[in-house]
Amino acid sequence: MPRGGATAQKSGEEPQDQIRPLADVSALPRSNGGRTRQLNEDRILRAAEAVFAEAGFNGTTMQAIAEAARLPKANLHYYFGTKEGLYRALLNRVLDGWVDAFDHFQPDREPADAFADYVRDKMRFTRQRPMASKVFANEIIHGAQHVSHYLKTKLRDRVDEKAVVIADWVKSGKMASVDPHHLFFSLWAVTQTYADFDVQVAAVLAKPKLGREDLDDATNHILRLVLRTCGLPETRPETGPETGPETGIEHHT
Amino acid sequence: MPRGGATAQKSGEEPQDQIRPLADVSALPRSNGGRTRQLNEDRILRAAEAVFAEAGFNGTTMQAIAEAARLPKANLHYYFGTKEGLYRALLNRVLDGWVDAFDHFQPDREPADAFADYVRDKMRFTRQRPMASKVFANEIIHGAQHVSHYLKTKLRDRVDEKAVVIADWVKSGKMASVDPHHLFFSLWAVTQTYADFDVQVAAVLAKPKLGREDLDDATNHILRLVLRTCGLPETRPETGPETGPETGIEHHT
DNA sequence: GTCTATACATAGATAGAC
DNA sequence: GTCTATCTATGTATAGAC
Repeated sequence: MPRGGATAQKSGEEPQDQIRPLADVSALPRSNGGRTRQLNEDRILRAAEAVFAEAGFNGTTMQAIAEAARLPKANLHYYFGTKEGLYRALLNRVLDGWVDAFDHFQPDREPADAFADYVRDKMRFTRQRPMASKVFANEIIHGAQHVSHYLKTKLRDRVDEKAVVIADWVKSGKMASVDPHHLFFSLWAVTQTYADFDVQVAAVLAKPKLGREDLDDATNHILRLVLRTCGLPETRPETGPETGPETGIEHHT
Repeated sequence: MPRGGATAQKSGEEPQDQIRPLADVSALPRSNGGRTRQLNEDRILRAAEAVFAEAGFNGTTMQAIAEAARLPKANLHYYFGTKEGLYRALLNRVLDGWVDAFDHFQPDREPADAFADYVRDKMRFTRQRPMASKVFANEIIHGAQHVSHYLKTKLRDRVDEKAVVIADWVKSGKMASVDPHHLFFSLWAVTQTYADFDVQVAAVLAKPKLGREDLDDATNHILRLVLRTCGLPETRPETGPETGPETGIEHHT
């Protein structure tokens, strides 16, 4: 992950990825080198992810996060200052893993493999961190007030860079003609919809909630969709070894 | 009611045989049969759609809606009772137009035409009512507290019904094998992403905001994606006869 | 470092004049 | 039917005891 140039922002913005230097406090009776701080911050961030995802920024109260983290409310203010500070720390954490998945698009790779790996990565994230996806989606829907700079710089640059790779694949006849930018929008949409709109998907599928099998079905469907869109040969489905390869339309309702 | 001796009227129902001295119509100078009510409710709902979309349910204040509608805050409570009442009225309004688009999937139609019409309908909605889409997306992301019943009944039934149509198309060899339910999820995702996540799309495309041309590009991309996924012949693009490529990556077929 | 008690602001809702 | 003034609840944030 290349660390971009330090975009000097005024208002109390702090780089989240280096909380290394500590040892600043004067009296630390039994200081364990900021270990409790590390643990508590992580505990708070995990609680915050769930609460912010469920209620949105304004719907979230510090009280609710405190209860989810089983810590007193004032503790959150001690560690993160303000509610917005906590929210930004959480967003930074989520965004960190967002751009890395692009690494699959290397010019010398087989397009089919690159797309398959990318989709599987995104769906893995959807399965493992659905709350994180919701926090991010909520932030974008409401205008991306806190991440617009990131979108216009780091994300855009990264997408443009990989759009060239895909355009080259098209030019060299390795895949069908597709608009690379809109292809990315589609990839994000079809994968993240299973995290962000999970209750809608579950409701339509008549399930109480989405299970592992549902997300495997979804992954296979998306792989087909992407490979066919790009005119690439379809690979084997994701499902386990015991169940035979299924290519037909199977849905359990 | 300025008339003296006002009997305590609890509910809206009142005995008919009771003589009521209501000849006094001072409070109704020129009653237009609820016409002003109709107008004001519509005015409030339009304002509410914009504010709820931007701030979410909890982030929205009745004050903000009142200012957007240029009406006193108490007026909203007079017409809709509570904030939640107003929100539900708004959601119902949005959902009304949501299910109708399914009508394009008729068994005797050509699949390619049905999908193309459906996609164009959804994208038209995305262009004309992006705020409505955001309100709905926000509601789903946060657990669909107010619409879960609708999702599990009306929407599910409608999707199941149309999934059969698509499954029949597959069986009769009219289109490639695709899971109908997941295909719908994908259709919703790729179309609504241009309304819900418009700021992200605009940021990546280096545009201040999404324009008509961007959405035309998106529509053409989605049409290609859907038709290829379903193994259907690609129809002509949406745009006019002579449109130049936008970013140089576009290819005409 | 931790947490109780509280200050201060703003929200939703309504009473009552017009 | 309309709107001003106000009540009450709740939220963020912090001061200060431990």
